[in-house]
Amino acid sequence: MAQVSPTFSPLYRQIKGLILQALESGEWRPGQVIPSEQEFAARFNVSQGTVRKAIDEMAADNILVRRQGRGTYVASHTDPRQMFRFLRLVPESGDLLAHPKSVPIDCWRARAEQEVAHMLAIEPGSPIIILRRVLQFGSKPVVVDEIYLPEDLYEGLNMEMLQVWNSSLYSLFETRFGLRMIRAQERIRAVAADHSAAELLQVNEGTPLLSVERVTYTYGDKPVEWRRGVYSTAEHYYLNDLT
Amino acid sequence: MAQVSPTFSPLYRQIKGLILQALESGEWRPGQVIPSEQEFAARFNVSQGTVRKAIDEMAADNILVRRQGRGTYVASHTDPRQMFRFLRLVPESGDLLAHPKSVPIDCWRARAEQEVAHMLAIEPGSPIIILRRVLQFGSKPVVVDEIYLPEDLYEGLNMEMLQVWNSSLYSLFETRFGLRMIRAQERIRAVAADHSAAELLQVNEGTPLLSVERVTYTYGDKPVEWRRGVYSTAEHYYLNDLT
DNA sequence: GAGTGGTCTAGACCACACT
DNA sequence: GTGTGGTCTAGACCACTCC
Repeated sequence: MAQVSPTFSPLYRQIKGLILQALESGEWRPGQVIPSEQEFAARFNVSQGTVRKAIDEMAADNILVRRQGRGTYVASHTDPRQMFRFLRLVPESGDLLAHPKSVPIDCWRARAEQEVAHMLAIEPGSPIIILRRVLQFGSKPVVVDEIYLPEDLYEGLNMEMLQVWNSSLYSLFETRFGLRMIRAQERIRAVAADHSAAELLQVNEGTPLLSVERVTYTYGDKPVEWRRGVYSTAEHYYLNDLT
Repeated sequence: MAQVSPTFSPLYRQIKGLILQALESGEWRPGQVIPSEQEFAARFNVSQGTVRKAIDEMAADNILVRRQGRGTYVASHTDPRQMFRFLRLVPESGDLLAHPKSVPIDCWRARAEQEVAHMLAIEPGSPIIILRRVLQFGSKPVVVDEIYLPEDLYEGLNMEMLQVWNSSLYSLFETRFGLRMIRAQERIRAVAADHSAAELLQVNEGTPLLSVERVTYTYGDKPVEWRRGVYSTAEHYYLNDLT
């Protein structure tokens, strides 16, 4: 009996779905090896080539990382190369190696306003955590972020935790709360620096800044973070490859 | 005798190179079908699977477009869905269908300054064409672009041509000069509207705007266009997917 | 029905990493 | 050496488009 058109999904996509489920359920942690293609082929009763195609897609999605001769790994924001994977800001000087440093400012509990709730796909009034921080390149403050998190996913997050952690936020979220950020979407506008942003970024009030709003998604396109950053573009620019 | 490591390139990549060469030489024009996988396999004396992998990569690169049951086509900026492929600006109203309209302002010959020459990888002082235009969504001016083109690639480009053409610039460049834009890179900053931009965009002088500089590349990563646009983000935003 | 791309299989061999 | 992913092949069948 043939599959009907609207429901049809090739075998390798079904395999992809099964592996995604296993990832979601935490069968392997970020940074760990997953079973070999042969093992999956045996487990799911398909050929190695079919498993390969499923894994190929997940590697293209940055969910898995292939390493020839070693195996296939669960992508992790703990990996130095992945740490600022979503940050597109680059210094004019071209120093691509210079990693920024995250400096927390404050962190408090609140209830979701209309807009935040909409972006996070939660009910207005739901408990959230709001977190402000500055990103520094060297000693220069370049970004001020205000970050909105649904509280139930980040229970126990507080200033001490942020101050102790001297790496990227996403690596903290992954390590401490088991959250794996898969993709994100940014909306960029130009705005004038308000008093607070001007002070933190050490620029004049009214200076044009990039406003970057980002929704970050985990498995199943579930939003788990919304943030709004203002970027100073005096000595840095936002770099985007179009393909 | 085995290939030495630094020179090694898998067969499917060599095939990709050969097909790219053929594309570059104009063996098939944009929008046309290319030979079937079987035909390529015979032509290059490899299996169909190897050709498939080469074409898969080119489809991922947006150089070719696969259409099941019909064949594989050379991607074209004449295709309505590809016309504003590199434009990331979206109306707040969410009307994703509303295609913008390009209105030429002026167009003149000049010699390349240092920066333009560097971006276009040509000698400073080389002849270039400079072109200004406004992009309108509905009747609203939203983008002012200043576009720098190496003259030898765009011989005969003039205002009349631009005024007659009521479609995207890239479709004009493709149709009239045989140029196929493959990829682009944008550098985005926030700037204050100067007198000229303010007037054209109908905003106050000093209004924060997005400054978007774009280098566009054809086959072989050869730059063939540099442009700088200022975007009004009062009713539109720049949308970027991070993966 | 003929031709195209899309999926799936099975098996061989290569390149690489660890031990 | 053993095991992993990476490449290449050959053949079968499916899904879609067009005649």
